[in-house]
Amino acid sequence: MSDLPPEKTNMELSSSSSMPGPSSSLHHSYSRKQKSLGLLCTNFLALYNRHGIETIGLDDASSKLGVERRRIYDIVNVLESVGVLTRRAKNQYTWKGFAAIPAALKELQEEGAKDTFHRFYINENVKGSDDEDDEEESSSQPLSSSQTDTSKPSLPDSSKIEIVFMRYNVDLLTFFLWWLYACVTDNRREKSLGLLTQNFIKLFICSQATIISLDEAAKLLLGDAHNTSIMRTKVRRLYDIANVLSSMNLIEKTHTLDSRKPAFKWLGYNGEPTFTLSSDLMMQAESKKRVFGTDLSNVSVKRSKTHESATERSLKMKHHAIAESSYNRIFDAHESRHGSRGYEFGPFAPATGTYPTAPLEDSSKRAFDVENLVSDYRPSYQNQVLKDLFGHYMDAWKSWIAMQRCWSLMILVGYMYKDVVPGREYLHDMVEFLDKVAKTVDTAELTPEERNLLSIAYKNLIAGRRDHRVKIESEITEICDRIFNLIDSHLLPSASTADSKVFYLKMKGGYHRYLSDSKTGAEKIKAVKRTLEVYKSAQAIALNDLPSTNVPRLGLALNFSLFYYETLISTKAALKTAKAI
DNA sequence: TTCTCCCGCCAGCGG
DNA sequence: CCGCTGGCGGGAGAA
Repeated sequence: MSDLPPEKTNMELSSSSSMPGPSSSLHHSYSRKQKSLGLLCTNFLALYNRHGIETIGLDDASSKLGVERRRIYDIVNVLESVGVLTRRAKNQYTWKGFAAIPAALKELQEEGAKDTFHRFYINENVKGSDDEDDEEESSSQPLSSSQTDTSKPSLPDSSKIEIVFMRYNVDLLTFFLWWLYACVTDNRREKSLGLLTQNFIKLFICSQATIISLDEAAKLLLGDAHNTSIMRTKVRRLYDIANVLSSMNLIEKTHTLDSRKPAFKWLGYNGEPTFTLSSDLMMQAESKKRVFGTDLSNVSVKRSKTHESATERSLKMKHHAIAESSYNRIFDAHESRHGSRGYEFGPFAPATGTYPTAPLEDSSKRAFDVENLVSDYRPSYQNQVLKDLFGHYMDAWKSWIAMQRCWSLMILVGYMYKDVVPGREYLHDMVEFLDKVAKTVDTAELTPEERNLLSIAYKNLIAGRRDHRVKIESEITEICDRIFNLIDSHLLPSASTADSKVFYLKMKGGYHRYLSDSKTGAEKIKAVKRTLEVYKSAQAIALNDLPSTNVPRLGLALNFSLFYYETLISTKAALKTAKAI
C-alpha cells in the first residue's frame, strides 16, 4: 500500500503515461526471436568456445553480447550445470569447454540413479478429503473426522500421522534427518535454474524416455503439486532451459509422437557442436541486434543506473504504472500473510515454548499452502550458519523444549513429505530417542500428540516381533506334526517290543508338550490333553511290560511327573489369578 | 485462443 | 551500505 519507492514516483511525472501499453510497438519492428535466450546462448558459446579463453567476466559478456546482465546469468547457470563453466568468483567464470560435458552427464546419471530425495515437493491433494489415502486404517481410529475440532488446530490430526507412520514405517529419526537435510539444502538453491536443469537432464538420461514434453517434465519435477501457478512458473523456466540446451545441441525440439504437442528430444553429447562457424556470423548477427533490439536492454546497465536517460525511463514507467498497483497488492497480501519474514524462532529458540502453529490454523480446509509451510519451517540458513548447524541441532537435541519443538517440526515435515518412502533402519535409535523423551516427563508432560507418537512408535516396534513370534510358532507346529506323523504311521506300528513302544510314545508326548508350550488358548488346552493321553498310554504299557529299571520307563516317569507338576502349577496359578481378578 | 518466453522487479546475499 | 545474483510471474509476441 502506497509504498512506492520515492525515486519511482517522481520518475512517473515525466512520463507521458496517457498511452498505457501497446503504443510502444509502433516505431520499431521488433522480433522476439532476435533476443531469444537460445540465440543469445549460441552467441555466447560462439564468443567463448575457443582456445585461449580461460576466464569469462560477466560484464564483458553482457556488453559484448549487448544484453542485460540478467540474461547472462540465465545462460551461465544452465551452462554451469552441465559442466561447461565453473564459477570462480564473483562475476568470474572459468571456461571448461564442451569436453567437460560427458563427465558431468555421467555424474548426473549416477546421481539420478540413487536419487530418492529430490522428490521433496509433494503434495497437495487439493481438497480436504484425503482421497486416495486408503481406508483400511480408519477403523482403528474412528475419530479421524477431518475438521470440526477447533480445540487443537495445531498439528495435522494424529490419525493421519499414524497412517503415515504405519504405511511407510516412518520413524522420528528419519523425520529429523529429513528436516536437517531440508534445512541444510538451501531452500533457494532447490529452485535454482541450475538444479532444475540438472533434474531436467536426469529425466532424460535416467530413463528410457527420449522425448519429453515440458508439461510432463514440469509435472515430474514437481512431484505431485498440480497447483497451476507453480506449474506455470516451472514450465516457463523449462522453456528457458530447453532453449539453452537446444542451442547447445543437447536436445532438440520435436513433437510428441501421438499429439501435436511440442516436446524435446534428447540428443546427448555428440562431440563439439557445429555452431562454431557462427563465430563470424555472430558479428553481423550482433550488429543486427543492435539495430533491431529495443533500446531497453542494450545500453550498458551501469550507465543507465546512475543517469537514467529520461526517454528510456519513461518507457519503463509505462509498464510499471500498469503493473504497479496490482503487483503491489499481491505482494502486500503475500507479505502480510507471512508476517515478519525473519526466521525468528531460529533453529530452536527455547524462549517460546509454543508450537509453531500459525500456518495450520485454517483447519477448516486442510489444503494449506505448502509453499508457505516450506518457507516457514524450512528456513534457508546460509553458509556461515550452515557450518554450525549440525552441531547446533545436536546440542539442541539435549534440551527438552528443543526436543519438543523439534518433534512437532518433524511431524510437520514428515507429514509434508509423506510421499517419500524411507527405509526402516534407525529402529533402535528411535527407541532410544523415545526413551529419552519419555523420561523427561518430570520436566514437562507429554502433549497428546507426543503421547500418541510414543504409543505408535512402540506399537510398531512390538508389531514386528509379534509377527516374528507367530512365524516361529507355525514352524514349531510344522515340525511337531511331522514327527507325529512319522511316529503314528511308521515307527509305532512297526515297533514290536514294549521298550520301543514306550520310547516312541514318550517321544510323542514330549513333542505334544513342546507344542503346548508355544500355543495359547484352546490350542494349548488341546495340546495339554494330548500330552496327557499319550503319556498315559505309554505309562500303561510301561507299567505292564517293562521292569522298573528300564531306562525308557524311568524317563517316561520323570517327564510325566514333570509335566503334571508344571500343568498343575500353572493351572493353579491361573485359577488363582482368575479368582483375584 | 494458447503457447512461448522476454523483461525487469526486487529479495537475498556477499563483500 | 552497495552491487551482484537470480527467482519469479506479468504480459507481449508467435503460432
